[in-house]
Amino acid sequence: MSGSVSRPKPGVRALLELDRLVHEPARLAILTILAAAEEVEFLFLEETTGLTRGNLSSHLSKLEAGAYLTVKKSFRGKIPATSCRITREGRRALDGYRRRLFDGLDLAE
Amino acid sequence: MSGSVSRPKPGVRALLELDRLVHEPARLAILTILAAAEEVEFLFLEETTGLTRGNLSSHLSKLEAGAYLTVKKSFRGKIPATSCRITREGRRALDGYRRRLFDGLDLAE
DNA sequence: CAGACTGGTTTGCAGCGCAAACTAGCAAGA
DNA sequence: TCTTGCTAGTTTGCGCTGCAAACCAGTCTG
Repeated sequence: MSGSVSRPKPGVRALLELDRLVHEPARLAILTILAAAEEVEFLFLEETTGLTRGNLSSHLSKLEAGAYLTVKKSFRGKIPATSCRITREGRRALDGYRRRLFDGLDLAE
Repeated sequence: MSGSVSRPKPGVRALLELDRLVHEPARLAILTILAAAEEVEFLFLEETTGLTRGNLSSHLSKLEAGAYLTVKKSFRGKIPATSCRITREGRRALDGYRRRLFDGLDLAE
């Protein structure tokens, strides 16, 4: 025997190679939003995702550390404003993530 | 103001409510396989997913603890054989997971 | 009986996500 | 000018989790 009895399930292993930096729900939400808009502010992300400021801040730091987005700090009048922009790598990572995911999931359809 | 400036992004928050028990890649792979076959053996899962026995064992325990699958221990001759079967709840969890995921992801399409 | 193999389970630890605590700057009141 | 409170974030602490490695029970071979 030795186990290729049933259909081969080609894509399911792709699931095990999903990029963990993207896979975390909060970051997936952030990247999804960033991919749809060219530049997004911290406060908008906070409101849209419903994340607390603390969590949002730390997830942004991780995505920045992974070079999936850039953070720009400025002022709107006297009030600080932080805004984010997805990088080419970030976009690539997100696209690759979705492809792997769909590949791994669709075979059960 | 108060922030409904841009489009509402309805589904992205669904990502934050993804079932963590399903969301883990290894378990997602396991459930995906189980959903496609009525009963699956430990060794088949090991080979198909490429997980180590240890990891596979602990993920199965978690899925069993969450009542997403049942484990049946038997013998094939004198050799122990463990097999798994997805439960109704497990199937429901997987389906719900996929719906939330697609809902959350598709808006960037 | 010794040693190796099969089929798993348990253990230990590093890393992560989350909530709560903290920080820095601005504004208004007394 | 103190101080009280708000805005806009960052840092800290801890509990949980996934992974690899160690372990274990039973079988087989020499």
